[in-house]
Amino acid sequence: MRYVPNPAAIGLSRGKTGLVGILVPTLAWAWVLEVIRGVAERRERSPYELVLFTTSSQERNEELFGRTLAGGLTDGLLVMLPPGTAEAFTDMQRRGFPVVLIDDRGYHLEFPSVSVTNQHGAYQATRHLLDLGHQRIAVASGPLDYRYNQERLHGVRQALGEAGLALRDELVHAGEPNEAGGGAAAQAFMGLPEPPTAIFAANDLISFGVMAAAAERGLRIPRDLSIVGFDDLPQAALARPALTTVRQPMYRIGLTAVELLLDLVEGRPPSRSRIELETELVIRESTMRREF
Amino acid sequence: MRYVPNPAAIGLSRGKTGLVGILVPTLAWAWVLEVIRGVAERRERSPYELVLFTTSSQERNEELFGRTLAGGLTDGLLVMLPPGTAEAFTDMQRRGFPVVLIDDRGYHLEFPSVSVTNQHGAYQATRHLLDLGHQRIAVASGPLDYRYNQERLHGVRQALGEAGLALRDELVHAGEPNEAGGGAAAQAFMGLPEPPTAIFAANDLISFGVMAAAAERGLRIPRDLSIVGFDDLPQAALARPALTTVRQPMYRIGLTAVELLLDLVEGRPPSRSRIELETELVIRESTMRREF
DNA sequence: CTGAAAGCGCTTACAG
DNA sequence: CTGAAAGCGCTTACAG
Repeated sequence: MRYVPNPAAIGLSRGKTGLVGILVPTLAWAWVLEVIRGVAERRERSPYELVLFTTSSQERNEELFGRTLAGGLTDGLLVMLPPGTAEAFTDMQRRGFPVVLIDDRGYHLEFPSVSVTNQHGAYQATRHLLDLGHQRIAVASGPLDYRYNQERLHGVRQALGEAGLALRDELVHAGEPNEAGGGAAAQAFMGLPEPPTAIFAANDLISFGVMAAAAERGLRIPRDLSIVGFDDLPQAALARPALTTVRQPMYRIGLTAVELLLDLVEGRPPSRSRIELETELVIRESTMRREF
Repeated sequence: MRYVPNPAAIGLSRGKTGLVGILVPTLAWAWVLEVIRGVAERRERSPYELVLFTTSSQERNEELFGRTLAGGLTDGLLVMLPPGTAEAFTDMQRRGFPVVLIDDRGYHLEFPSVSVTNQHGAYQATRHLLDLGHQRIAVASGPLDYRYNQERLHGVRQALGEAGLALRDELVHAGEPNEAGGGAAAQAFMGLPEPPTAIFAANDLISFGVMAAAAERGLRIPRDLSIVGFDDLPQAALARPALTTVRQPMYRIGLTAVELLLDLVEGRPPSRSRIELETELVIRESTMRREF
C-alpha cells in the first residue's frame, strides 16, 4: 500500500534513470534562472526529475561531464554550452544520448537546439535607432567567440547596410559581457573625435555599464545618448531611465527545450529539432529622437 | 581508461544514490533562486549532484514527495516547507532520512534547519522608524500561519513595547505576501481616521504594493510615508525611491543548508543542527524623519 | 592477499 | 495467463 519502488533498481533494470539534466554555466545570471524556471515548470508535467549541473567552477570541465553524464546519470541533457567545450557532448550525441543545446545553434549543426532570433533582434533594435534619426550608432558587444554575439553584430550591420551606412571599426567594442565591459566600451566611444549618438549593447548588463559610465561623464540618457540593450532582465524596466531592450523569451526557451528533450528521450520524433524563438523589441525610456 | 561507472548500479549496491535534493515551492520568487544558487555552488565542491524538485503545481503534493523521495531517489533533502505539509517529511526524518528545513525553524522542532533572525530583523527595522520619530507605525504582514511572519510581527511589537507603545489592531494587516497584499494593506491603513506615518512590510513585494498604492493616492514616499521592507530583493535597490529593507542572506542560507545536509548524509555529526543567520538593515531612500 | 560469488531491487523474456 | 528465473552493473563479505 505504501510501497515505493526503488529508482536505482528501476534504472538498472530498464536502462533508464528517470532523470533529465540541465547544465548551466552559472546561476548568477538572471536569464539563466528564467530558463531553468521554464524547464522546471514544464518538467512537472512529466515523470522525469530534474538534475541541475553547474560549471561555474573551472574544475568541473567537459571531460568530467562527459563521464558523469555519459555514464548514465541522466536520460538526456539540456546544455547551455560555453564556446569550445563541445567535444564531450558531440561524442554523447553520436552515441545516441539525447542532448539539446540552448542558445547555440551556430557551432554544432548536428545538435537539436533552441535559440532566439539574435540577428533579427539586433536588426530591430538598430532600425529603431535609425528611425529615431541616429546615424552614428556604436556596438558594445560581448566576446565575439560567442556565436550569438556575432549574430547580433550582423543584425546591426544589416540594418545599417539597408540605410546605406557602414559600421566603422572604431564603433565596435567587444569586451566582457557585463557592466565592466559596458563601462570600457563607453569610455572607448566617448574618447572618439566623433562620439556615437546611440549605442546598441549586446546585453542589458553591458547597457547598465554604459549608462553608469555615461552618467559619470555628465551625459544625460536619452537626451545626449540613446541606449538599447538585449535580454530584458528584470532590472531593465526598473533602471533609470528604464531601458529600451530586445526581450528574449527565456522562460519559453526553457520550456521549449525540455519539450524537445523529452521527445528525444522517449523516442518520439520531434516536430522540429532546431527551434528559433522570436525576440521582441521593448521600447522604454533610454532611447529618443536625435536632437542635435 | 574511459570507463564510467554506472550510477544506478552503484546506487543499488551501496544503498546510496549520490544525489541530494532541494524542494522549493516555486522558482518564481527571486529569493528562492538565490538560495538555490548558494546550494548549487557549495555542492560543486562535493561528490553529490543536485536534484531540483518544485511544488508549484498543486498536483505534486506531499504524499507524492514522501514517496518519490523516501523511495530512495536522493540521499538527503533540503526543504522549503509550505505550512501544513510537514507530515511526510517528519516520517522520512524519523526513519533516519536526512532532511534540512530552510527558513522554518518554528513548527518542526525535531528537524535540523537554517533560518534567519526574523524577529530581530523586524525589531531593527522598527527601531529605525522609531529613531526617525515615527509613532504610528503599521504592519503590512503576510499570512500569519507562516511562522516567520509571526516572528517579524513579534519583532515590531518588541521594539514598540520598548518605546512604551502598543501595536493597535487596526494597524496590523495580514494579507497576501505580494504586491496585491501591499495594496490592500495600504488601502486599509489610509482609510483610518489617523493613518500611520510609517509602514513595516513583512516582505519587499508587499512594500512595492504599498508604494504603488501610496503613489496612487498622491502620497510622496518618504516625505508623507516611510516604508521598510524585508528580503532585499534585487529590485529593492532599483525601486524609486530605493527601498529601505531588512536583508536576508539568501545565498548563505543555501550554502549553510547544504553543508548541514552533507554532514548528515555522510554521517558526520554537524556542529550545530539549528542554525540562525543574521539579517541586516539596509537603509536607503524610502524612510525619513517624520516632519509633521 | 586475490578472485569468484552473492546480493542490491527491480523488469522482462521465457518456461510452464 | 501465471510465476519463477535471469539479468541490469556495481559492491562487498567471504571462501580459497
